[in-house]
Amino acid sequence: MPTLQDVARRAGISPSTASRVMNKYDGAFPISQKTRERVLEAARELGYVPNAAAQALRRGKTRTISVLGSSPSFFRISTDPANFHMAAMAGLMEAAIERGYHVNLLSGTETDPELGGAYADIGLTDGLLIINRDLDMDAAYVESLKRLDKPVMYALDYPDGRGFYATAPDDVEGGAMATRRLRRAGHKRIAFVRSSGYANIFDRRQAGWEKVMGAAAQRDAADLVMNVADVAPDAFAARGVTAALCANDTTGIRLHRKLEEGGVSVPGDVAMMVFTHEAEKNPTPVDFDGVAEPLSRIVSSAARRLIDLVEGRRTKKTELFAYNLKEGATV
Amino acid sequence: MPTLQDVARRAGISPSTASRVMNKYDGAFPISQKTRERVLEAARELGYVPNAAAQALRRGKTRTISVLGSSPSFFRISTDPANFHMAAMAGLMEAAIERGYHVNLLSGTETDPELGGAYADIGLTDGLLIINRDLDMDAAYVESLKRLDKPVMYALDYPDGRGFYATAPDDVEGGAMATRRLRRAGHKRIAFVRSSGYANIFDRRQAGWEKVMGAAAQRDAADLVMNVADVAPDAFAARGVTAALCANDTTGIRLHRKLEEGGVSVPGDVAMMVFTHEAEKNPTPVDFDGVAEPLSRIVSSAARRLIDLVEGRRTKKTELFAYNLKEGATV
DNA sequence: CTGAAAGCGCTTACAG
DNA sequence: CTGAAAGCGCTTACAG
Repeated sequence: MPTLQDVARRAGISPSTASRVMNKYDGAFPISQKTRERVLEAARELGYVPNAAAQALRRGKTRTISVLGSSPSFFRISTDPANFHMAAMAGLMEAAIERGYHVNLLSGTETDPELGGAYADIGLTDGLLIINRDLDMDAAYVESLKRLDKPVMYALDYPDGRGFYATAPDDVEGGAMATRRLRRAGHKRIAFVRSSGYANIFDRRQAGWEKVMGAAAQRDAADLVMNVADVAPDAFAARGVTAALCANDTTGIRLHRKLEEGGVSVPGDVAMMVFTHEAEKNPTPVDFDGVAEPLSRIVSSAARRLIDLVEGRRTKKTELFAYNLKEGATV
Repeated sequence: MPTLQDVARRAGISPSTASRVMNKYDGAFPISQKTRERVLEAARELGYVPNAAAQALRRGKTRTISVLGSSPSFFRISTDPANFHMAAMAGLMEAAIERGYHVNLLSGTETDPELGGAYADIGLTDGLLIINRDLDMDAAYVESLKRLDKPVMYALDYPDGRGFYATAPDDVEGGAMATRRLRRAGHKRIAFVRSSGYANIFDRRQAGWEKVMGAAAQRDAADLVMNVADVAPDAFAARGVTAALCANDTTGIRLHRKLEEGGVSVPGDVAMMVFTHEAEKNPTPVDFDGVAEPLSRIVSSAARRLIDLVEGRRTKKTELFAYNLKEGATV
């Protein structure tokens, strides 16, 4: 590959000046028209392409942001319609195109056990966008991000109180919203059903439920907060529970299946609401009532704010988006 | 950010050795266990992260491949279900995850008019995957790729006879297959309907049609080959044409609308087939009969073969995939 | 088993 | 208006 040296030589000029031409450098003094043209012509003739790695090393910038999914398999994108990734990618690329940034999808291993589980590879990039990562899984990883001298933006999930930038749905308010909906439908004893993992997110959603449930949530927590893995179909009737708020759609699907298999009818015996996301079509096999996060808009704003940080602009620490109430067939 | 220098200093060792430890270097001589541990500990304590740009500059490798869509707006991914991008991304990421490569989505401007329309930016990457780019649009661009000393793989479309690597559907055979299908349904005079742009692809598809049509294609070309922009609804009856093969689904949609508006019934008066792609659901508003390219598998294989080239393995120049016959409601 | 030194290809502060 | 020189942070061939 021809280098800038080669271009300079052919143009009969120094590399410094050649660099200024190629970078449309706008210094104190202009570059003479003749020099400019000679350099551009040499570049054309040689098919010169700047070495991006050298530029990145020298400038400390790449005009690329990287995206880390919840796990490497996050990017095993499904061809299912109305899929989570689709909405996330759409929001992401909208922002990237608008700002002229490339996007690096990190698909390999990005932590190194020998370094104590700390981050090992975020690729060649100016900033890191972390989408929906289960933060309970790798505390060492989250710690290591604080040391990164590149901006980090969390989207959807984020570690509370650690001072990271975050763009997320308002989970507490979402939990309250869903619980109020069930209250309005006449339910008094409403369970909060979660699963292992994503404790960080699920705690916030549960906090919203607690807010609306008031004293009952405290008093009857042992009865009302359930892990979907342990719950038996008759647990609801036994505890006088007539409705369930599920911490995400997977939890909802599992509960729904258990209830069906146990002969419990939804919504006849038990009403259900789930946390889910906006998409063209219902992303679950069941048409749940629920609260839906505006996924595309969240990811898009997250990327835009990350780029703001990369370019030295200020942006608020946390941006929260409201959930939308979604009507289905389970309340 | 701490550098390798800092790690070496803290470990009381030279940068060379520190580098060998971090890279799990497996040279002629092993590294002493004590040295190894001291380096790793220093790295952990400092939160050392290698500078990817420096590594890339030095190694000449990034473990990243870049993807160029048909235009920057290629990556304005739609949230429509069963969408083209979804299938392409799915195939792409399958290969990338399998091989441990990051993927760089090029979203900005990638040609520079001052350099005569030649390529200006493919980002930090080891190889370039070009998906479905309309090659008629920018010949200078295609030329400039030949000078790149990084491997280039075309997917879906490719410039014929220029010696580029390509992974694509067998357009000639696809055209023949669709034409045979119409023949079997009893049609004798079958039009080939195309539009401006993508001349490269459409020529191949037309060649397949010509093969099956035989002498009629030559003789009646003026009557039978149409541009959808010019075609009038009554043109078919006037020319005794009872079927149309459309060069892609957009062309099909436009023709279908024109016929409908002109009171021509499909398939009653005119049968239609289109070139389209496999997806979960019919990607067009009309349920066309057609030949569908296996999009995910093509892109996945293209990415895999590109990575083979990056890593110095040989792979064949052109890989062609068969179209699948797709039943609809228009023949 | 480990270190000193060169060099990957740029950009920019400094000097003229 | 232009050039010489330093340095970004690594890796590796060479020497010991």
